[in-house]
Amino acid sequence: MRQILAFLMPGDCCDLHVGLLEEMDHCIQAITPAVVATITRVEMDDMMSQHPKIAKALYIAQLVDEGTMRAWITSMGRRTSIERVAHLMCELYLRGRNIGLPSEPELALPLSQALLADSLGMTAVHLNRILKELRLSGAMTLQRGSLLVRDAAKLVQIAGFDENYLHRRLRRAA
Amino acid sequence: MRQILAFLMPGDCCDLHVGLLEEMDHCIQAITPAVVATITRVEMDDMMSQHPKIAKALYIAQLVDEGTMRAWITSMGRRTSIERVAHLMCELYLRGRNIGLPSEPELALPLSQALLADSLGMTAVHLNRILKELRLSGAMTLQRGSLLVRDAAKLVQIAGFDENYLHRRLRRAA
DNA sequence: CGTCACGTTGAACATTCTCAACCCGAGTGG
DNA sequence: CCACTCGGGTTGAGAATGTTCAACGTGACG
Repeated sequence: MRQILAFLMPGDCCDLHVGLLEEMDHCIQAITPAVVATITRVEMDDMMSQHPKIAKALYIAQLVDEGTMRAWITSMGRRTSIERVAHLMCELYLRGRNIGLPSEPELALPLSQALLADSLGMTAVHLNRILKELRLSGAMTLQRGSLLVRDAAKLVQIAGFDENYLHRRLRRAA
Repeated sequence: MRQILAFLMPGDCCDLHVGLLEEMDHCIQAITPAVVATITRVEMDDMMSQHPKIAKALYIAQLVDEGTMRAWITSMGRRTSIERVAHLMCELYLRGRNIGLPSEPELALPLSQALLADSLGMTAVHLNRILKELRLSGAMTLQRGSLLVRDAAKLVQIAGFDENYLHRRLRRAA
């Protein structure tokens, strides 16, 4: 029984400064074929000090990650399972769009129900029933590795989704 | 119904780079009288660029915060309520000790059951029953604003606590 | 054609919430 | 000094939500 803590999409960074720590406190796994770039600590330090704009972009990315984790905690603590599932779907859909993944009519989401259940803190069996409920409600359908949003307004409403935490509107340069 | 996302103790930082964002995605509240230092973005930028060791310390602090959030997510998703409560108590106790708060025989923990419940994603009523269970088990007692760990080994065992994520052992300077 | 991973369903059970009552100690105003 | 109130804390009982276990379906692939 594992807990999945985040889903990374193309372009996402992870563990930028993790080299500073003695021991890892989590691990990372690819669930699709993936192209991975690694950056050494020295390169990282150089880049951060010589390119303030890159450094700034990385700070912002990290703030978004933190916001996402907070939203995840909120989901776990205060949303029913159907709200939680709907919320995650909203998030993944929006993040997918943000980075330009094709989302019409469907967004590819190569996640088994077991994976989703492990990220949402519920049983695969229960998730299955919730997905059925969402399907019957006409809000969305998840099958064969792709997410079809049928009624976005309804999905957002079920989820109580507020996209603010993804910080798509950024502060104008100071 | 709110979700509490973190507890800050004396010396903890929060929202270091939050000035980069257009809008806040959470808020912060003092639950005791507190001394708060604020740092402007300019001061922050100067400090980060002129004092690499401070910058490094801040990165590490942030990694610890992230580890803590991940542990929080794991608690929500994969621990029963008694494990969750015990885990939070272990964390708070250890963090309190780390920063030198007096912890013998009791650690001052000015948190009402309602606050704790809102941080643990459960009802105050249910939390109350769990606290009773922990009390009866002889592991710990929480009353009148202070935490008394009676049987640390038992508490750790109930919680399934592994302190690694707090990263008290840091990497030797590279 | 068998197997294997994944999805789907039913039924019994466990956990947690809700609602409602009551307790208690600390202030507060009469 | 007493009665009141108010913010916690505690407890019981029924209802809702989620889990477990076990069975069966279904498509891909060797």
